Amino acid sequence: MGPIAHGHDHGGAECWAERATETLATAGYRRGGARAALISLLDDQRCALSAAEIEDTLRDGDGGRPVARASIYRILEELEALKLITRVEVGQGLARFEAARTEGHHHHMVCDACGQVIPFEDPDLERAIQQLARRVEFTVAEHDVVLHGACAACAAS
Amino acid sequence: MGPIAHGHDHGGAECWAERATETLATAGYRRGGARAALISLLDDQRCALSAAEIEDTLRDGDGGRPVARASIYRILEELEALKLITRVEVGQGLARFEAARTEGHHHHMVCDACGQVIPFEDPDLERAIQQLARRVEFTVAEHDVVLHGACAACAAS
DNA sequence: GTAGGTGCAAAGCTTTTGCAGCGGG
DNA sequence: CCCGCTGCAAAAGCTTTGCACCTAC
Repeated sequence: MGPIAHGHDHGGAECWAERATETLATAGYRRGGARAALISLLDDQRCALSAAEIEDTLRDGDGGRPVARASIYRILEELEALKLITRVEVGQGLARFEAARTEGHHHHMVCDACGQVIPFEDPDLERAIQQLARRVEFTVAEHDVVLHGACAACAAS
Repeated sequence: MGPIAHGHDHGGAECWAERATETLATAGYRRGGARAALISLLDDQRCALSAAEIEDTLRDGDGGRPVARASIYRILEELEALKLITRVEVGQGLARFEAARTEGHHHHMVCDACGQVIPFEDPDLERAIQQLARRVEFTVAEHDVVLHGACAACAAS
């Protein structure tokens, strides 16, 4: 595949993929095709993907480079340990993963009818959680808010 | 922690186990030993239990009556469908369940070091979620907030 | 050349499903 | 009596681990 196959417009902010690659290098990791493909894919996404979706997209997608399931999980594990991605538990034993960008922190609404995952942001909610984190005797590292219910389409039917 | 007597004080509120039993009867379910034992156990708990914990406690605990794993999951599924219990996803493909009491709605802090689950309440957080639910084009039925991090003991070490 | 990355296959884990038997109404 | 609740065991996910080969450095 081409050296810079996927064109990103790096307006002014450094893209996440770059930061991830640097962080990995600093942490002593070498470069590898599978990891590069996975990082590139995650960088293109607007919302969380499941491991299965990642595998399918890498196999069938354009920048397509088949990556073994084991490698996917191993790489996701590394990225999560370095806090480069966030794990989102959406229920039914399914986990989803997404790039941990500095901007655009968000949470998810999961339609229990069709399984669709919709991201949303809410400053008030974030504020409430931060104030809460200060009050409790517990060191909060991450927080996860999942709203279950029905999306517009499923609620109508 | 505040010693909120977990004894069944039917002061003014009906206990959860009673309501659960009634709801099940109304829904056309018959009574059964396994289900009764499970409801009794859940009624005694202050916080969410995993399926494995439920199985172990029912086998070894005092009101002990061994219940097959399959029955546990089936019963939990029924109770969840009737909204008598709430499923809490804490990560690593593990689910926890707890009685859905009308009072004492709360969320959870999960220690990623020792796995401990600590409940907490926060009116501000609830308010933020309710206002959010009004704004979005999504019918919110449930919401789940999970704080990951380190408990006081694990943070110290 | 060496240490680490990757793929394949097999195991591990929680959870679900099928079927025979017990028990409530 | 009949229907549904239970238990046992086997299967079905998703995820992890072992081992051999390949690649970056």
